[in-house]
Amino acid sequence: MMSANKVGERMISERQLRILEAIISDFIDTAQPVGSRTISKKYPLGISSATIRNEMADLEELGYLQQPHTSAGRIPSDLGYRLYVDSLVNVHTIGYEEKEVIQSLLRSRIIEANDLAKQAAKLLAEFTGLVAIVAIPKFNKCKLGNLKLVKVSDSRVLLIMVTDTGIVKNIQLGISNTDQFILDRVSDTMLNHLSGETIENIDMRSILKIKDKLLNYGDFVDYLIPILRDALKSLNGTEHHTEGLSQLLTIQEFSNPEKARAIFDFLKNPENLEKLVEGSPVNQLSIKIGSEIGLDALDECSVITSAYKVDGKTDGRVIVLGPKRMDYGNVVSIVNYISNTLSDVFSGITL
Amino acid sequence: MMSANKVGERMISERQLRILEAIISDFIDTAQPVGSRTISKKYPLGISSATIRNEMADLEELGYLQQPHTSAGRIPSDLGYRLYVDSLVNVHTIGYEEKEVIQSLLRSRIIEANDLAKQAAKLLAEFTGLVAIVAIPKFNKCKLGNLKLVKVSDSRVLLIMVTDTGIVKNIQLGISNTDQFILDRVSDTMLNHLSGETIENIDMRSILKIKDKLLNYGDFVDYLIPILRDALKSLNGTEHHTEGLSQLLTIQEFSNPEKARAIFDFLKNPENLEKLVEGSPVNQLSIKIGSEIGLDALDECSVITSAYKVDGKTDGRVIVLGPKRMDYGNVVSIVNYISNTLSDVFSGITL
DNA sequence: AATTAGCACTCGATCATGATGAGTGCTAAT
DNA sequence: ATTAGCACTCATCATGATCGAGTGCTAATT
Repeated sequence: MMSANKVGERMISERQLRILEAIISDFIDTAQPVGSRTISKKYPLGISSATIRNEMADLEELGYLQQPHTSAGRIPSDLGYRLYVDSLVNVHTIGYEEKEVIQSLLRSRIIEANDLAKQAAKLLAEFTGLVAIVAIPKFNKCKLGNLKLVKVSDSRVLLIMVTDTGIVKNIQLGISNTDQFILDRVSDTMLNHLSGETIENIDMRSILKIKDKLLNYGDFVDYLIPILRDALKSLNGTEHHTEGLSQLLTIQEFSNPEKARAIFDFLKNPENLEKLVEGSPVNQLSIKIGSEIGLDALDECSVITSAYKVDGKTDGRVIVLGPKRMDYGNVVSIVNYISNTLSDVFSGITL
Repeated sequence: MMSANKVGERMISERQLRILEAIISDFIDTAQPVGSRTISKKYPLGISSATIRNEMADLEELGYLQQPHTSAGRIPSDLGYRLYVDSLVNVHTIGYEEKEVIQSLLRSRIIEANDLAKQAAKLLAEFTGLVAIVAIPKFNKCKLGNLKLVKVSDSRVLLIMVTDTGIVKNIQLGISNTDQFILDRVSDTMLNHLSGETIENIDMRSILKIKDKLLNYGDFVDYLIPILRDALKSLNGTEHHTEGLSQLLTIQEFSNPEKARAIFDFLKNPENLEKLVEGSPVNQLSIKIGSEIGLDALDECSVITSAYKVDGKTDGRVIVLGPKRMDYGNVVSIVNYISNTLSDVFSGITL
């Protein structure tokens, strides 16, 4: 809670702030427009409903509140939520039990990058009751740690790449009539020369160098190179894991099937998820409210994002999406904790 | 369309059959209880609404129709749908364009088993407008074609197995302090002895035999064996790909958020999907209607399943779930076509 | 004997009506 | 500056009237 002078934009009194806080808290609980009488009775501000009415009128004029219709109570505007989030919300501390659960599930040994992201998304969805999305670090920006070519069928070869942080990626290549012995020789040589290289930096130049070392298999390498180039290009997409969608249906704001479906369809499209990620800052936690998101489909939502880092560099994203009327303090603490844990796990920090 | 005598259970006239057909067709279109006048006007049966009323009363007595309330039209009962599906539906032939799209998307070279299943589910969902689930063949029952151990980090090794039909599976094993050279030796030896073996048949006996061949690395093999056994056990689950969930929300029957959510949550649980698969016959196409499914959560649904085969043996499943009021003829033709295409693709038949 | 026209009847859906009450804004008293 | 008081607004809800789609039954028709 802060004093009035800290609020920059417009003059707003301490008392108005308290009233705004009470209204938003109440609205988050009840989803009903909040009236002056409710505030004066439920919250010990020591002022009458009439005074509150006057202040509410002012708050509406300043743009922090809205009135659905003449004789209804007030609901927060996006600007009101913004003020609430910036100055009024106090971030919870996440409970010990929750920490335990998160640690044990995200630090399980046999976990793969995709499984890890999925698990993290599940935890987020469970603890927030909202939609959670976890984007994996771009594989592209990791360093190559290991590499194998494995024959799958007469016409297909599997390229397996492992980053130095232990993320695995498979790509199938259409290559016919080869045998595992040659594949082993080629992949060993490639690994010797490319190990430690950032994957997006593996270009034709470095691949061509390898060709010199593999004179015996020159033909095969000629054949492999264009296929490999295409395959590497395909890696610049980010993978997303979404969980908790069905929980939206229980939330008043989205109980209308059309609205729910609009959001479902929006989130199903990876390009849209990319937009969500792009719009969020790399460093700190970000909260966007309604129109601030800048996407029509999410006008009724708030989005909380956080970036997590792998070895201080490559980053993935953690996203929680819900109604504007969400428990920001709680969600922020969970997003923070899971985001930090992911940073640690992906960076190989074993606690 | 069949003659009256072919209908077993109870005496039902040819005319009653036609009326039933008309009622169900109309109900499938409109989702509204169908009245006698509607039938006599829309369908050229050459009989008056009064006669139809009498027949409808009989059909209700026989259990094929239901009346939501006294002065409403009739809707089909599960038994009515059953009769409709068994004797009245004529299966469409799938169009040339659709075939082209399906073939081109499912026969793309660079596709992996999971991607293939996902793609198939997407196609099903798109062409039916309903929920589609594709279960991958149990990896367990395929034959081993290739095998590699790849070092991922200091504490983890990736076990890659490829079936003779080209399905790939990764498992991460927690194994510390080893190097790629040893892993290569061990995996080569394992492959030599296990190639062609059905994966679920790889038991301790066959693994122990390998140990004899790897005396130099005895300690490592001792360490590996229990880990490997656990890993192989984890393979007997089936993986499912679900698509088209959000489309449910546009269907009248599921526009109630609670009903929709119940189905969403049901389908999210892999065990429940397993139940759906288990309950369906191995050979032909199966249609289950409402209570026939035997699962409370799906009382308002119909489920169409088909098994597809890999090399005539191992099988996956194709499932479409929608309201009882679905276009059976259309859905059946699509399920059949995609199921057959999957059989071919997984069996390596290249057309 | 089967079909159908006709009619009374049922009952959900729709709509206008009025009462209720939560909530407001304004004014005047404190 | 605060607040009590009051007229006013408007969503919500219950009521009742009306409408019409649909039925079942009976009697007339083929």
